[in-house]
Amino acid sequence: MKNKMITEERPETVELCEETCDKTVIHAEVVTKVKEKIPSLEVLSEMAELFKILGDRTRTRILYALFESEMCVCDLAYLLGMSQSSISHQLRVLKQAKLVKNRKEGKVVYYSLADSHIIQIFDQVLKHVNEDKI
Amino acid sequence: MKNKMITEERPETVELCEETCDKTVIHAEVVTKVKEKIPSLEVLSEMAELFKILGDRTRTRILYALFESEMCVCDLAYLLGMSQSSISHQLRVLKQAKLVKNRKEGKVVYYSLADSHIIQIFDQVLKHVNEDKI
DNA sequence: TGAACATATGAATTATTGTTCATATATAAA
DNA sequence: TTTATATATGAACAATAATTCATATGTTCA
Repeated sequence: MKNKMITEERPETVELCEETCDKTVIHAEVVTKVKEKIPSLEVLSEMAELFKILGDRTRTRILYALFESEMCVCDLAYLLGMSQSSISHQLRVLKQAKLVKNRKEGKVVYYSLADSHIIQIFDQVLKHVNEDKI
Repeated sequence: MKNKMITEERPETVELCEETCDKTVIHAEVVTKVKEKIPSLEVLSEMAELFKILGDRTRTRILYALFESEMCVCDLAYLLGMSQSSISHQLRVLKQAKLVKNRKEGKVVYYSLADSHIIQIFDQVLKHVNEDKI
């Protein structure tokens, strides 16, 4: 990204607004170019929504566990040292986000990953986290 | 609230706990195996922490914008249609997470991605989001 | 049928977080 | 110097969200 800021362009503050915007814009060209390139607000919102789902320790642990094996609620609660209720609540969130699916066998409900593709994201992030350590 | 261990009455229910655990475990082997394979709680917490940073629409938008070009606070505020204050606050969060860096030129502070590698994670998630649409 | 149990869920509680508002700081220009 | 501007930041507020508690649902088995 060889984006050199040309200082000669800086002094003139440019107003870009069409309607009732009162914000100062210093680099109109940059703003215009970036606006064209970035994903839509809707897409970015969905992305953030997915990140938010993954941004909870309990859910992250559940997903990693389910990547290793299908598990029932009870086992998950034991594995993570948490109450059955809290695990159930989080599984509900994960299911609504279509990240896990479940099947019922008698009293027991087994959960598994709905899409193991999510683990690729995890591993990418794991790599990023590990890079920071160096 | 009932946390009884019914080990004697239910042969298939296995007690794994060494100390003060009162949870029922149905599949001890699975739990043991998974426990060995998943990343440590510490690592998983760091991962969740990073996801949490990314799990906000404003921050996601900022990062995508900065991937396209270095930008100053004012331009970002204009681009995203948000107050300078809120952008500054979020840039602070992103900087503390080492996701962006900045440089000062006169009154203007330019922000850019600290590690463009983060975009790989974004694109992976973007793919996931788009898959859901089909 | 009724007791035991795995799971789900609504309500309450507590903690966290994003934005706004007001103001502080720093730099440049007049 | 004074004024204008770009950014940073603390406090307050509103909105979310994670966990616990109590209880409901549905299934198995005696």
